[in-house]
Amino acid sequence: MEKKLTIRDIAKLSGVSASTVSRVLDDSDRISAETKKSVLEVVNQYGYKPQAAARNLARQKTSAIGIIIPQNDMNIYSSSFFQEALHGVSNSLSQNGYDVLISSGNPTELDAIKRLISTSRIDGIILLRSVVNDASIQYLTESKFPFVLIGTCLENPDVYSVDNDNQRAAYDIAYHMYMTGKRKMAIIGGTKSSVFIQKRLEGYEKLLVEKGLPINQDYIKLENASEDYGYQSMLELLKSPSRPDSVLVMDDSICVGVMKAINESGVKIPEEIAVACFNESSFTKYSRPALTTISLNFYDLGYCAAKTLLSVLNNEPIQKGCRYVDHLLTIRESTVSN
Amino acid sequence: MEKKLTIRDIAKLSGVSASTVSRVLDDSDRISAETKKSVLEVVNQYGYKPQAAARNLARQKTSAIGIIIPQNDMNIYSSSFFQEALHGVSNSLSQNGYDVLISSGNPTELDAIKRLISTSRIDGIILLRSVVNDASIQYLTESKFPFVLIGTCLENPDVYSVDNDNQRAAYDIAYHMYMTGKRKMAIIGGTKSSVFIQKRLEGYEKLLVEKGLPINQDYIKLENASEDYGYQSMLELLKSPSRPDSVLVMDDSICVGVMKAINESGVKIPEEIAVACFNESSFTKYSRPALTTISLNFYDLGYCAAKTLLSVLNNEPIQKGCRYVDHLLTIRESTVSN
DNA sequence: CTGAAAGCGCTTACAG
DNA sequence: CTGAAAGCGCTTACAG
Repeated sequence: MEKKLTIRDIAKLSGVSASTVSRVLDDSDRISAETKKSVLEVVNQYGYKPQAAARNLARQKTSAIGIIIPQNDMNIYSSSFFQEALHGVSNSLSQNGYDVLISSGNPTELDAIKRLISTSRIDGIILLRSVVNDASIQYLTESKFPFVLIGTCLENPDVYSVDNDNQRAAYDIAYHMYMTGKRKMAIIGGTKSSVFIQKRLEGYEKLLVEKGLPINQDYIKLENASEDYGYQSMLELLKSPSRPDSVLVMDDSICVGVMKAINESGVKIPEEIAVACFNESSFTKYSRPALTTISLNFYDLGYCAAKTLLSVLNNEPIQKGCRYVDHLLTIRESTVSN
Repeated sequence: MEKKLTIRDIAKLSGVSASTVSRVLDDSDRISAETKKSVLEVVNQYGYKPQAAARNLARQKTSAIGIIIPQNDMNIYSSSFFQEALHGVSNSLSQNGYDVLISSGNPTELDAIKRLISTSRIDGIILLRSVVNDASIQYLTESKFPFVLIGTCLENPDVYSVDNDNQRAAYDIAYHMYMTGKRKMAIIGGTKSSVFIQKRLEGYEKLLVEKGLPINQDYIKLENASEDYGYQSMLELLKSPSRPDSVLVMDDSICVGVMKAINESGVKIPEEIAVACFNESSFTKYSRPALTTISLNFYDLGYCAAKTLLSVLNNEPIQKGCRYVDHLLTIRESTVSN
């Protein structure tokens, strides 16, 4: 590694002051075209780049935002969520000269957040998840630290957030089931402590109410998000005297268990029972029959959250509350016979 | 957000100089116990933490390391690899006051690396993957920038790296197949351009050679890592006049396709064909029959890579080359009938 | 449009 | 064991 050039070296080499070099790099308009040109030549020739730490110290900002790695044992998200959302965040932010700082939630997410903030490492935070009465959200809101949530905050509708319209998505899929003649819909997987599960439940119930169908608590299996829970719940439903004629599953991995139960029982899809689930994966595409899915674009979620956070950090006037990112309903054999 | 306290504020409050506060925080031994105690009291009372940017600038290091998000379209890794490895890296590093900076490989991994280095944002890098003749590795080696590879570098055995012993793992599983009486083993999934696939192929061939078995090129299906490729390849093998009696699959997701092909054909597992694969997942555990697997601990890989990088950054004398992290062979019904 | 100077908040030889 | 001073490499009022 050769010795790093400083802004003073560049100033000397181009025959101007450091202030001028700084202004050129900042693309200030108060610089003559000629000076700008000649300085940039030197800058490019030597490949000079300002040191981030010095710049950040002088500007009194970090130009970095923080993200806490979600604990996977909660099994709440599709496996690719984190990587894709992070990708979206990173792409959006790096275009604007921001860094993304990762931390594991150690011992809790809130501790990690406090650490990042107290050592002045970040200007803002993107939360990848939330629970009901989320401690991190409360802390960030009270301390007025800039953040954007991927998800929806029930307690405070003013929180900047980006989410899929989970209520709408569940409604859409239930509506589709209804249109294919199904009247006894079950819903399986995930726990009500997750906000997005609550929202989906609302969408599901909304359709039932609109169509004058009863809400049958036995059809609502929302205690756990494991594949095995999907298997066991479906088994129960299949044995029940009033077997449902359709089922909406909260995640593709849970649906693996659901499909196994149905296949073992010999019940026909979609004639006797229609199946649809959230989150596209190789399983949903290659399953026999192929599965009708709602796919969520995690990359977009991350990208949009980062854009929103940038607006907040730049004090741009933006609307409070939640922004929605589109979902996609893909209809396949598991709900429509051909 | 209240006004941040600086080291001078703390100095004033505790009646010492800023230098002394700095030394106390650094736990220098050249400080009297009393001074240390009284300063720490003030520090804790006010919750003072040094600002990272100022400290980094003064120390002339960034206390951050970089990681580039792998492009998932290569489908090279198990889906949880990135998140788990990152978790390991982050835990190991944050214990030592380091930050983890994430960047997407935009437009290429090498570009992202150069950007991070040229703006002096990081002290070192952890590479999450490599290909044969990896451009990033070449660049980092030539510029003598500290880095650790998760994986194995074929071209330069001196590169610091952390990996599973893929050769040994494949050998182990082939040995297990051999001991259960299998003599015609196939190997499916992944591409030879991946170093770890090459290593596994070596282990597989090593066992065959040791046991005096022929190496049949028709049994080696290493062109692609998709589930569908697994399905198609297995279909071919099943139709072949000399059908293999065992198959080793490079990933659990590829194995979904392999299992589908076998199940459709009605061939019996493990009596007629034994199946084993890399990477544990809900699929391998709940599949019927349950699958024998080699599981790799991605968290450990990340944790160990970070530890190694820290040693490099601290100029500790460490051995060049690759460190291995244990793998685990879990034997289930797909290779041993009960 | 440009420069000299002060400052961002730390650390660390140097001197005592 | 402790402090005053210089310095890390930038930015940005201020003055011209």
